[in-house]
Amino acid sequence: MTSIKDVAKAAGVSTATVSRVLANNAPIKPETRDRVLKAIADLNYRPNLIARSLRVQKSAKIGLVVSDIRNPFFTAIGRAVEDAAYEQGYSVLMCNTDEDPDKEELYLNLLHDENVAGVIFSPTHQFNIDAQTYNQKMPFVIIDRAVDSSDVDMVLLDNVAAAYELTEHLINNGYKKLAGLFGDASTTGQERSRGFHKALKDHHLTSVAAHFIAPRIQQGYDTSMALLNQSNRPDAIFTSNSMLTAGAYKAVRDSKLKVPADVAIVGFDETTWGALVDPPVTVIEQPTEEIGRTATELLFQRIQEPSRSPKTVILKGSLIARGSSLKSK
Amino acid sequence: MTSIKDVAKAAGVSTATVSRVLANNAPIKPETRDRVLKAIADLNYRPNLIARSLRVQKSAKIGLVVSDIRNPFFTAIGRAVEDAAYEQGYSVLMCNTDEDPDKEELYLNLLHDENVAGVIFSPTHQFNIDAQTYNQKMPFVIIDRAVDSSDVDMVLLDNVAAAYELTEHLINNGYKKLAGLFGDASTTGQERSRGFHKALKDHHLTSVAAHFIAPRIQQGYDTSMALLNQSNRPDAIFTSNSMLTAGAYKAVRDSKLKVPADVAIVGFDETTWGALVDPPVTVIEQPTEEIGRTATELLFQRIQEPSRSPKTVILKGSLIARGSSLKSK
DNA sequence: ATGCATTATGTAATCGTTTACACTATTGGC
DNA sequence: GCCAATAGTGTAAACGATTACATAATGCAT
Repeated sequence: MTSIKDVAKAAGVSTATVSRVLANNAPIKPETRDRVLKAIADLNYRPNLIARSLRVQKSAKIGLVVSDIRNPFFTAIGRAVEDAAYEQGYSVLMCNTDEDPDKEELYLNLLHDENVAGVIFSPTHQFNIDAQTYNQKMPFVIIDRAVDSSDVDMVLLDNVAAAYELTEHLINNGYKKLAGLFGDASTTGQERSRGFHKALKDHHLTSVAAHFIAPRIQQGYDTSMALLNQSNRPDAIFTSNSMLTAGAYKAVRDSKLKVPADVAIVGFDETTWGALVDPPVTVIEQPTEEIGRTATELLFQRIQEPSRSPKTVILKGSLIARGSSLKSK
Repeated sequence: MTSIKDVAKAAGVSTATVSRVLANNAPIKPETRDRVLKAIADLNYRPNLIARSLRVQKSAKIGLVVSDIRNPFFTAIGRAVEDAAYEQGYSVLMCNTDEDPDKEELYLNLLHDENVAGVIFSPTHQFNIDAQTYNQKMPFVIIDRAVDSSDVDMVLLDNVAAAYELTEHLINNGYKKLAGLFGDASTTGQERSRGFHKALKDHHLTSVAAHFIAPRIQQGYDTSMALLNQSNRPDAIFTSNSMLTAGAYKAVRDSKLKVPADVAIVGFDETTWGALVDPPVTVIEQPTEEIGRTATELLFQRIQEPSRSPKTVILKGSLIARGSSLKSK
């Protein structure tokens, strides 16, 4: 492995000089610079990032910690973060927590040990943020799920408003017996539940049912099945994430009921399949690109100015009304 | 930041001794070990991985380089690799190439510079493997896409056989005018095309059309649309990946044609939506869990024994026959 | 010419580990 | 009881960069 020493020798200079032309932060005689550059090219030298990181105690990497990489929402975020980071010359380490606090802690520690410049993550429900101590260790920004602290940068969706809009859309389309399925793994489920109930209340309705369950297709299916078989069958199912939407959709199909005539289905997040099924499903689309990009920018800001006062950015979802909730059709 | 020196001081031993109890690879007097362990706990010390990595010239990380993290196939692989690596105490760096050779090279270099123990990746079409020199730099195993070299570990699907089976399934169900849509970004498309044509030939048929296109939903849609509007309309569309499947499905829907009565659709990879649409789509499911796991194991084997002769593992896909290809229904 | 700022470069310490080597103390075989 | 092996520990040299400090050479104003 060729090191800075080899380059220095080949160019007839000291390692300090080589380092300086690399960093480009000190005056160098053009003639010397050329010799060094030539040596670098000749030897096909690339600086050892590990050594650099050890010395300067940081690196051009950021961490991204999410609960499930298979959730299209998070992969979309991942892409956005990666693209934004790439533009700044940073690379991204993606980690899966599986909603497991142990894994979460492990990866956070790992990232810290890797000297990442910062981390973007969506915490599990149990995550106990001690922003004070945490921010000292490394800068970070929270996405998707709120934490109970104002001392940290966050990028969130206005979940209450989005859920309100989605619920009102159902009501405006003539649905009256709404059931809600909410993820129990994060604060988003709770907030969306709030918006759901608020809209009902404002329209003088009450929900037929509201369940907090694990955000998995199977759970969505099972719960929906139970709902559809009960005496007071809902005429619309509101789901708080795409896993539950898929489960609910499947349940309605298997019950030989018609969407949207017998029961409407609405949910969150635009997916490949949402527009493909018949009828396509009405959703609140989250601005994933913007969320990822904003989070990355916020992180870079904090890296540069660690004491900057924390910001919370709240973005709006947009309703995509489709066949699954249009009774008249 | 507390270092090994602090621990050594606190325990009244040398740094070498601390390092030895950490590595657990040398005889230590139990009493000393306890003192060190206590000091570690008291100081809440965690070894600096960067420094370790610099010293031993490797790390407990592996790289995973894929073309698009949003493709469900790759995310599934990602999860499998991560789980397998996690069991061995390794963590995974995921990288996106976007089918861009420049990005590919950049990330491969980055991973190399990060002292990863090895990398698992699916190369772009243009990737020029010089296995000799490459393997020297770091161990790696190829997945999904074959490269033209026998000097490297690979985990592949038997694409020809899978495509053959899928095609024959169409033929057996009475379809005669088959069109094929193949991804142009990798060798898989070509191999699946071979299986497709071989099956046709064996049954004395010829394809209505066969196109190599970019593996994106939009491309699949556009090409399918053209196909469906031509005079000699196919009665079945064979797609070589899930992006194309989605595009084709949408095109048929928008053409007001019926699946599978007017035209059948088959493809590769099990997705959330494949079973959800009506009719659900017939696919070859790839054993993603096994692919990821096998690749990881192969990689660990090579890390341990770099000179071991390369292995190619070929796995079988399994046909999931569903409504999209059952004419009689 | 003199002094001072600035340019251009080298020397060596440093980041936090691991590990080759050296050394002493203990053990077991005879 | 002696010797060789082994247990148990410390010293110091790496790993490959960055950078504070020192030094030499140059430019410029006086």
